[in-house]
Parts: sequence; C-alpha cells; structure tokens
Amino acid sequence: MSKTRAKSSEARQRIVETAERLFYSEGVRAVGIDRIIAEAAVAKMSLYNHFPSKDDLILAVLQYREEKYGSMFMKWMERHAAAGMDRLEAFFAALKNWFESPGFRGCMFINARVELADARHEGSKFSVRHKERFHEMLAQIITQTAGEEAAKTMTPAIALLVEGAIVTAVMQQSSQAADVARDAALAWIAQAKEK
Amino acid sequence: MSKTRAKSSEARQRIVETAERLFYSEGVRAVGIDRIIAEAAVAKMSLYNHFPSKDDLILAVLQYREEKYGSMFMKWMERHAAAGMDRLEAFFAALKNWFESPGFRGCMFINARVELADARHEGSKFSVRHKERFHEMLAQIITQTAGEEAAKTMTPAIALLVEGAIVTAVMQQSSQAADVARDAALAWIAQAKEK
DNA sequence: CTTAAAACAGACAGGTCTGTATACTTTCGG
DNA sequence: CCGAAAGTATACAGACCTGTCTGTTTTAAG
Repeated sequence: MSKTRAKSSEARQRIVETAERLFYSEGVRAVGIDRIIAEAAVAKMSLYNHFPSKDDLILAVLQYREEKYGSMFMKWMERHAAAGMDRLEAFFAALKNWFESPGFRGCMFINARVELADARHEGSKFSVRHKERFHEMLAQIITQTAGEEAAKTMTPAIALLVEGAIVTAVMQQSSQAADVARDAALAWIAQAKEK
Repeated sequence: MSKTRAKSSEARQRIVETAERLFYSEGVRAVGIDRIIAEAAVAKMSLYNHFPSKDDLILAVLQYREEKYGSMFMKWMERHAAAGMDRLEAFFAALKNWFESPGFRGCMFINARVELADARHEGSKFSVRHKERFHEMLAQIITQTAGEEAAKTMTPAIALLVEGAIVTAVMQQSSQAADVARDAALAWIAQAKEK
C-alpha cells in the first residue's frame, strides 16, 4: 500500500513551487527550464521525469496555483467575515488584500491565456475553466448577500467589475481599483433591494 | 525642403504593420525578428536601421496601434451615433464591434504590459499611459451623456466594467461581455438621473 | 543487506533568438 | 551623371532554448 517513495516527491514539489514563483513574476515564456532547475536545485532529469514537457509543467503550475490561491482567498475572506463584514464586503476586502500582496502582478490565468496566445493550449483551456469556477464562487457569495434572484441578474456585471479591477490594479500599480469595484457593486445591490 | 527620400519610408511602414499584426496575434515575445522581416519582405538591416532594437520596435508598434485603433474606434462610434444612439450607447456598440472583429485577442496594451512583465520597459510605460488616455476619453463620453457631475463619480467604475469586458471577451471568446457592461453602465446612469 | 526507484550531475544536440558585419543594388536630388 | 541615402542579401557571433542521453549517488522498502 505504502507509496514507493516519499510523500509526493519533494523534488517535484520544489519544481512546481519554484516554477510558480518565476512564471508568475516574469511570465511563462520569459522563464526557461534551466532557470527553474537551478533555483529549485534539482537535476534537469528530475524535472523531465515528472513533467514530459514545459507545457505540462505550465499546466501543473496553474492547477497548483488555483488550489493555493483558492484557499488563501477563502482564509482572507473568512477573516473579514469574522470581523463583521457580509460575504460580499469580505470578498472585496480579500481582493484588496490580494492586490496589496507583495509581488502582485495580476491574475496568473489571464496572464497565461495572454502569453500562451493559442486558445488550444491546455494552459489556456484550464485558465478559461478557472474563470468559470471563479465566477461560480462569486455567484454564491452574491447569493448569500443579495439572494438568489438578485445574484442571477447581477453576477455577470459584478464579475466584470472584478476582472476590470484586477487588470486595472496591475496597470495603475495600485489597489484602489478594489475600492471602486466594491463601492459600485454594493451601491448597485443596495439599489436593487430598494425596489 | 523636400524629404531626402520617399514619404516616410515604405520599408519602415511595412515593418511596423507586419510587426503589429504578428505581435498582436501571437505576442511580442513569441514573435522573432526573423519572422517579421520575412513577412514584411525587408532586409534585416533595414529593420535595424529604423529601430535600434526589438524593444524600440515594440514601442513603435504600440504607438502606431494607439493611433490606428483610436481613429477606428471613433469611426465605429460615429456610425452608431449617426444611427441615433447617444454617445455612451455608441461607445458600447463600438466596443462590441471591436470584440467581434476578426482575430480579436484583447487589448494589446494590457497584453504588452503582461508579456513584458517589467514595469520599467518603455512598452509597459506607454501602455499604462495609454490606459490613462483611454479612460480620459471615456470620461468625456460619459460627460456628454450624463453630465460632468455624474461623469466624475461614475467614470472609474464604468472603466472597470469596460476593462473587465475586454478581458472576459478574450477568455470566453464571445462579445457578450460588451452587452453586460453596457446594460450595467446604462442602468447605473439611469438610476443616478432619477435621484 | 539487497535492490530498485528516485534524484543528481553534466554534457550535448539541434534549434532559435537578437544583433552585427560586409558587400551589393536601387533610387533620386542636385 | 555623380554620389549619398535607402534598401537588399547573407553570413555569422554568441547566447539561450527545450529536450535527450549517459552515468553516478542517494534513499528507503523488503
């Protein structure tokens, strides 16, 4: 039963974490294999034993990133929710935390989709599906704050506000866009409730 | 007085136009110099006589793109305005035209900012300034539709809607986001006018 | 202790990249 | 018609890229 080796390979984990850091901060095309193995301190063959090609590594990094940032975002949100915010307010507060986190350079999935250019690349496809999942999570949050009816009609527009805020935060190198998006979304929901 | 040569160099123009097409569709890092000179049918030295380095060419392409798409966007808008739309409606209709134009792959300035990664790159700096100019134009359009007061408070949020729509149109490979952004922006303005 | 998987180390093949150098050809103003 | 400017053609340097190959060392299960 027991695995033939360690937990899930320390070398593999080191490769994925190093690649994530480098790919995110400099781009998937700008960072080469040699750089990754040097900074992860692994042999080239260790990388190619775990990942048949760089494209496979890119995909693995995106999967890892979704898991890691999914749980990190949830933790941020819960902290704000515990401090008395409703779910949607907590979401935007967490968004701002993210924008202000060191080395922030936007959404890795948008960036990957842009850099890979080819929509058929597995990394592109995964990024597109990630956005679907992200918007689904957002829909649930809006449901908890404004009810199912309101969520159905307002989620698409609020999703645009969020995506726009991410991109704008990168361009302006400022987290201010998170506040603008929050105010607009909350004002809109408040108005809908009045009716 | 007369120029020492042609108008403004046909070879140079061919280089810029070819580079724009390739950079936009495949990315500035993915497309090499050799590819550009081959498709532009110029000698390598012609390129390097006009542009000291690839980075300079990238900047020149971004400048060219801003001019070209600025006037193209205006033309689209005017066509819709002539058909009876107010300025902001015409803006979103033009946005949709853009999303549906063949080979659409998002905003080249966002893409360049993502691909170049380095914020100090001249291409990055120009892209950031382009967004400032773009948002200024948007502010003027909103002013014409909703008045100066309303424009001041609503432009930042509507700008997020627009940026979000651009990114989402790429991810979903659909122009639907333009409609979502338009409906949200118009509803918001209508509500502000009621008060 | 044996053994096989896993990781390490490093050379290398074959291609691509940016940028330079050299020599030839075309164009056109004066 | 001369000469400078602009463009062409091509070879090449040197770096970097992905991926392969060969061989050694470490690790841990049985």
